[in-house]
Amino acid sequence: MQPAILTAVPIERSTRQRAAIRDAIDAAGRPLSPQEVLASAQSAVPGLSLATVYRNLKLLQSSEEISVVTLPGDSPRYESVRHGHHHHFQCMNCSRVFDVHACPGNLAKLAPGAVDAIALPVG
Amino acid sequence: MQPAILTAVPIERSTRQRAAIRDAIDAAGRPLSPQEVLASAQSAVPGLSLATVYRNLKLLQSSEEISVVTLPGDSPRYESVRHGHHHHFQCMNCSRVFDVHACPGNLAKLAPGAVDAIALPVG
DNA sequence: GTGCTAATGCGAACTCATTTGCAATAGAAT
DNA sequence: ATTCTATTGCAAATGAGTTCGCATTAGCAC
Repeated sequence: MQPAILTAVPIERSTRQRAAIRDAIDAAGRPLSPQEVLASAQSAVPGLSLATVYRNLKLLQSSEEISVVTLPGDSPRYESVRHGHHHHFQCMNCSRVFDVHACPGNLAKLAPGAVDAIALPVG
Repeated sequence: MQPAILTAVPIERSTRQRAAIRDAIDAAGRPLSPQEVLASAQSAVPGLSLATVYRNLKLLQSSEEISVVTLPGDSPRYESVRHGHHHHFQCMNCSRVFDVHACPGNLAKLAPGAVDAIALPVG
């Protein structure tokens, strides 16, 4: 049972809602939760509903425009793939998540021996 | 609104259930989910219920015998504080979580400037 | 403009982890 | 053994996050 995303799937139509959602995520300097996406995109499209946000988060993932960031403790967040390669840093005091444009040291060498083990730094 | 745990709180009575739960966690070489604790402890106490596991996870945290490990993607896991200082390593292929008895490099220097930012390596 | 159907908004429904009420059970001090 | 009450098992309740059904709206090709 694998995710069915092998290639980027084109989106059929362009809508104000989708544009607003995409813009909100592109403009953010950090991964956003669905609620945050809703709040942000609603300034462009007041009537926007949460269901539409969820539907579009899925579509935008399929079309490879955004990616999921899973952080310890909270639910999935979303960021633009246009932000390029980076890592995330979560402050244990304030819980905020920052983009970090540098690579941490070689965590992979701490791997328990398996060749196929891949390091998963925060985010 | 802070967690009310300032000092270790003694547990009132000792029960077969609590012992089984504590033993399951102590014996594991990795953090366990409540379900895993249940499954493991049920071999010692067949009738053990999930509610009791949850209640005891709370008590054992209050008495500072176990600690919570929050990993990206899944719900909290629990480990014995007796396992001492270590880090966790999650394989992106198999999702399993390993204890790592070495410290990763200085992630703190990647911090966004704040003096009070504390690095949160996986787990 | 017309027609087809993707996309939307709404609310209900669902999932999953965790919590709680309550009556019954069982530590442990006497 | 008796008593007091912490602890338990069960089932129902909660809560957050996410999905779904359905009628309506609105892209876009013609």
